[in-house]
Amino acid sequence: MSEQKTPTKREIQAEERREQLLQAALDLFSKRGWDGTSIKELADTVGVAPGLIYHYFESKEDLLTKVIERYGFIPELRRVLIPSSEKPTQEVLPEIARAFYDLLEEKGRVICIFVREGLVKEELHHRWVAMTNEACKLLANYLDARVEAGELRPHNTEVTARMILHTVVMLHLVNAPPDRLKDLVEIVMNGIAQRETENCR
Amino acid sequence: MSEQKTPTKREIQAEERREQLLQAALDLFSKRGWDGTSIKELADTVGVAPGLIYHYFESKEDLLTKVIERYGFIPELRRVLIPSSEKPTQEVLPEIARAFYDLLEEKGRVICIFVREGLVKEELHHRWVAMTNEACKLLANYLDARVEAGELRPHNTEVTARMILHTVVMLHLVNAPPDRLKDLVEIVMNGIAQRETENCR
Amino acid sequence: MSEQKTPTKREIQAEERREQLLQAALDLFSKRGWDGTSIKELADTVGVAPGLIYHYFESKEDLLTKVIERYGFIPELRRVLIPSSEKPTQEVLPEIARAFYDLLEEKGRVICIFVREGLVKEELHHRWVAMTNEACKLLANYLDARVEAGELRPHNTEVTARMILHTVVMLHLVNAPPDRLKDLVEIVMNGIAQRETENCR
Amino acid sequence: MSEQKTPTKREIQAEERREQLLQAALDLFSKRGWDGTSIKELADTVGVAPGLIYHYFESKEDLLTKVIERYGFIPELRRVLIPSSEKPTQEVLPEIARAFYDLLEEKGRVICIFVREGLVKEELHHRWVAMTNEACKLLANYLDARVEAGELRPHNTEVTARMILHTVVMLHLVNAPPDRLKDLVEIVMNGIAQRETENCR
DNA sequence: CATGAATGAGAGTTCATTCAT
DNA sequence: TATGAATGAACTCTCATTCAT
Repeated sequence: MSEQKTPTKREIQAEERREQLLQAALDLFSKRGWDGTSIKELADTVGVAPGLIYHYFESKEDLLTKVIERYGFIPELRRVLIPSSEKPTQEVLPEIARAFYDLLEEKGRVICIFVREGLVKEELHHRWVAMTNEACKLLANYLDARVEAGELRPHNTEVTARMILHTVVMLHLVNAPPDRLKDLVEIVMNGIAQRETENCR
Repeated sequence: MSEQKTPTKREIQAEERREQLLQAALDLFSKRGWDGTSIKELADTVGVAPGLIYHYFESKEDLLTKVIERYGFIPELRRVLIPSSEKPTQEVLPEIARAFYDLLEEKGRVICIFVREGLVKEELHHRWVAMTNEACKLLANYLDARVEAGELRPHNTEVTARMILHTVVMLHLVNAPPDRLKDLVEIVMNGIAQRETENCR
Repeated sequence: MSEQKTPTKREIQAEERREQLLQAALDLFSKRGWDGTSIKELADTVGVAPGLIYHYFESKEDLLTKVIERYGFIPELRRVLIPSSEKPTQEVLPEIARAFYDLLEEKGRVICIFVREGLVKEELHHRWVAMTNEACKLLANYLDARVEAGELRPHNTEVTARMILHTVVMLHLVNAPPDRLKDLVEIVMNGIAQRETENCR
Repeated sequence: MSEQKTPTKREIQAEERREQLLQAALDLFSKRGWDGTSIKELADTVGVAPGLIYHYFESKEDLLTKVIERYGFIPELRRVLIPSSEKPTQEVLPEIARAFYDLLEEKGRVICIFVREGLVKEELHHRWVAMTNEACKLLANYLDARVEAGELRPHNTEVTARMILHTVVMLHLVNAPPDRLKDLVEIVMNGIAQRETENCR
């Protein structure tokens, strides 16, 4: 029943075409927006007849959903944001910042689409918020572990998580070079206040 | 020529109508997006004929520009982000965070439009980046002054500025309640690392 | 408030255009059917742009409804089928048959549309059945009056009404010449059985 | 050549498939109309690929023709409408009315299609008219025989035939229950006029 | 015999925009 | 200033039909 049927050559080709369409849609949607992209434009890009798109997707709306699902990155997000709880923050945070930055780089186009359409479509907005929340929660969990381990002082770790992740996102959106990341981590770790540590000397 | 003529009644009415149209456009554009809003919809909302809109604005594109200009908030941004350089950070930063958060609250609709269309229209994107850069620069300037005053330790103030502002933006986009703001400031000030200060005792 | 505003010239022209569109739609729908008629075809017939049709009607479906309403003929039906109850059948029935036949002639096109689309659209089917029922009822009422007056023998007048009206309809659908109508009336009146009346002489 | 080859298993299967397609087409065409039914819909209903339909039928148009031919009912019509000329009208007419009514019941779907498409396609219209004419002629022939036999008085038998058949058709279209049929026959036989027969007593 | 990917024409509909009134 | 009839291009989507597999 549930045995993995070897797909026929035709099925493979069909799958390739679907992939091709999703890829082109990802490209165009991120460049011109979803409303700004016409089915004909997409068809021309791929080099097929407009009608064919409706063989693979129910509607333009459906295509948007499928693009977001196909190029979503929740698994990657989890991989990046679940570090070993034992590793010290000094080592982990720069890695996370960088890995997250790179993930944004790679997933920039879906994110564009996600943000843009999320501003207008209720359901996508919900998904977007849910995703950011999960991301923050994951990082906060790690930070909590480090607090427990005595490396970090007790504090509102969720805000810290947001601070790190959101800043990385914004740095990325603004095309800031990734070398700022280590400053970011350093500031988060040590704060910006002049320490009265000197005084004790 | 440029003398301030007392506007005639007709001119006043015209100005009111323009205002009315801009207001409705702001509303609709932020709710449904620019492409998602039709001229007829706008006309119906205001209760005028579609043709009339073209007496006040050159095109739908022009209308978008005018909305962004009319409801832009660079002056408010400056007011909020240029505190007295002498006031201590402890006092100023919470105020800034809160004022900035409230500004976003008030200007939420233009920002939606700005972000959404900025993702697709080159020119708006530039304006958006320029604005965020200026905002960060302003805050960084204040921080620099406090470093000079010895209140803050020397560090990459621009990153700090981004961290604060971006996080506030994101907290707002995610509808997080404003009570997180004071945690934010506290963390930025003191960092999250466990201090070895104790040791000097 | 409810005073009859003299319509402006523009309003008159608009009304003429609407009429023109309905007329053309009646023509085309009856000739090619509703699905068989394209909006472009209709527009070309009238000599306007396709888009204009949607200025006057909500959709192609709406246009169908409006055509049927505009060219419906329930009032005429009533006029034709409510004869003076005092007049004798011999005089009235031929008149009715003829007037009804002529009405069909004049309203042939709506009827075509009505029948055709009624076979496929629930709601139109209901309206059609209701109309035929009313027509039969009206004629049956008259016949009842004549039974009461002693001119006709007691019988199922509703069946007689149906017999007359339906036969006229069918004769018309089949393009039978109207001279058959008097035979029809004669048969209904006297039946076809050989009378044994002669015998009593 | 024309010898009756025992059909191979494949041929039998093919025939079954053709039958299956015709059956489904009959169903769908009568429910949604010919234009309202898509090849894909038909294919889905039967559970085959759209392309297969073109192995069995030349085109959608051809399919319509084949449906009408396959489910036509001229033979049944003849069987029903050619009673023994010797049998008396009193016995035969009720039988005919009922048998004809039942035939309509059974053949309702083809008739729907026939009527609907006949209103729009010249050729089908001709066939429809021809069929009704033949039916009327057949019944008229029987009536003529009964006139000759002295059971019926001389009259325009063709009109009587139309009257009976058309009324039955219409009763059927309007979903009137079949108990009206005997009233119909009775009226046709005896007329509705008050007889002066009494007088001769 | 059977599939379903692919086509391309054309469907209904929307919409920014113009312009006579 | 204001109207809304009119345009025409572009849009999404459907569908009969073909054909390589």
